[in-house]
Amino acid sequence: MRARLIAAAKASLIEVGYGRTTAVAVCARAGVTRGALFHHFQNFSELLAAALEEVCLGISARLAAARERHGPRLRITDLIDGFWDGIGDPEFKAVIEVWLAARNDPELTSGLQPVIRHFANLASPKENTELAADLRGNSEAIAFYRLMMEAMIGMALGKAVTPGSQSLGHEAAVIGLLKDIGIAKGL
Amino acid sequence: MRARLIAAAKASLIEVGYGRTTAVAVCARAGVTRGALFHHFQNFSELLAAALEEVCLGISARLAAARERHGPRLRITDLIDGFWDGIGDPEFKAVIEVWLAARNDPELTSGLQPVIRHFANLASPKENTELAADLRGNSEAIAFYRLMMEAMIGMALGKAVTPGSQSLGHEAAVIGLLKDIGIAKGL
DNA sequence: ACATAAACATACATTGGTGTATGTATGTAT
DNA sequence: ATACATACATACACCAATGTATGTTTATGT
Repeated sequence: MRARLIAAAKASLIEVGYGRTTAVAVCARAGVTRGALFHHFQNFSELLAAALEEVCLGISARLAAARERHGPRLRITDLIDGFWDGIGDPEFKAVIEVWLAARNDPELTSGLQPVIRHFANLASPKENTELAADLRGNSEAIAFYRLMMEAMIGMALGKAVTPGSQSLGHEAAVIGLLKDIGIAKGL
Repeated sequence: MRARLIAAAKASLIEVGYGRTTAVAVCARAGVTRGALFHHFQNFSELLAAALEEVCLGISARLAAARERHGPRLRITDLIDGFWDGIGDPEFKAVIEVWLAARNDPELTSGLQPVIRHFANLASPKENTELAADLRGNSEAIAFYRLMMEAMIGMALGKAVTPGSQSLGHEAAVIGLLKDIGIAKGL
């Protein structure tokens, strides 16, 4: 049942956004009452944090799968595609929304802290040894990686705020340019 | 009085975020009652839209001022600095938050539509003739512009979700890399 | 001075949200 | 079979939000 609530909260976040994801709505979606919700979670924020953790795990898994597809023969273009596979996923919108909301909600923030830390570490060349190995301690590679990530996050946000749009008009151009730059720099 | 309410709403959005910007809070900040608010605005969303318009006008003005500083001698590094001056402004966080919130709030969306359209046009090489002139119809320049904007928006979001941080650790590296790339491509 | 409109304040209504208290059903161990 | 724990449902409490109705003050025109 706990898993059912988490799944319902996740689906709600992704489908109707943070603002419309309420205890009432999640319970309706899961087909249980709030009594059950509050039996399993101390408060609603705790459920939200668990749901977001699911979202982040899913995205992390996509990132890991992309790197596994190529193993030690990983090329920069594969790395770019892999990261865009994760960040460009519509589910990333939930990450953006909840993280922003947590900025002014101490209860939500405290529940999210481990999730945020884990995900941030995964994205940080300082903390993620696999990623650090990919970048080989090369400051130019690290700067490029940062540029790539920021551009992808920017595009994810653009998708999140654009009604009905499954993709932005310039996605391919930006991804293509990132690949050109990566190749030109011998990364 | 109307202006006072708009200024209070804008300040609230920037300071405590969208989630804590309520009619009660804005009125307290403006030193008036809700009777006055609802006299001047049909509903609260209308006030929020007006406040966000103010924010967007401020950012647009910063972008315009940057281009005026250099006139026809505008170089790519100046363009990058100018854009980062606008997008990197902490006020841009309010833009992100409200746009995201509007995705699932029809009332807010309808009030924001003209603001969004105007701002999006300003950022689009298709709609902004000055920007189009800067880019000279060069598809590589346009792709680079898009990459730059997305990276800046990504960093603005990063700043928005990072507590206490006035800047990200890798801002200078990303901006520096963008400049290098722009120069290397003869843009 | 009076009448009217605009601008504001106050009090109230309604709604929708989170969470609590209590009850009931189900599962498990003895 | 009984006792207890767990998992769920129901009813209720409380609060904070937006918005409405009404009253009062201020500004403006004649």
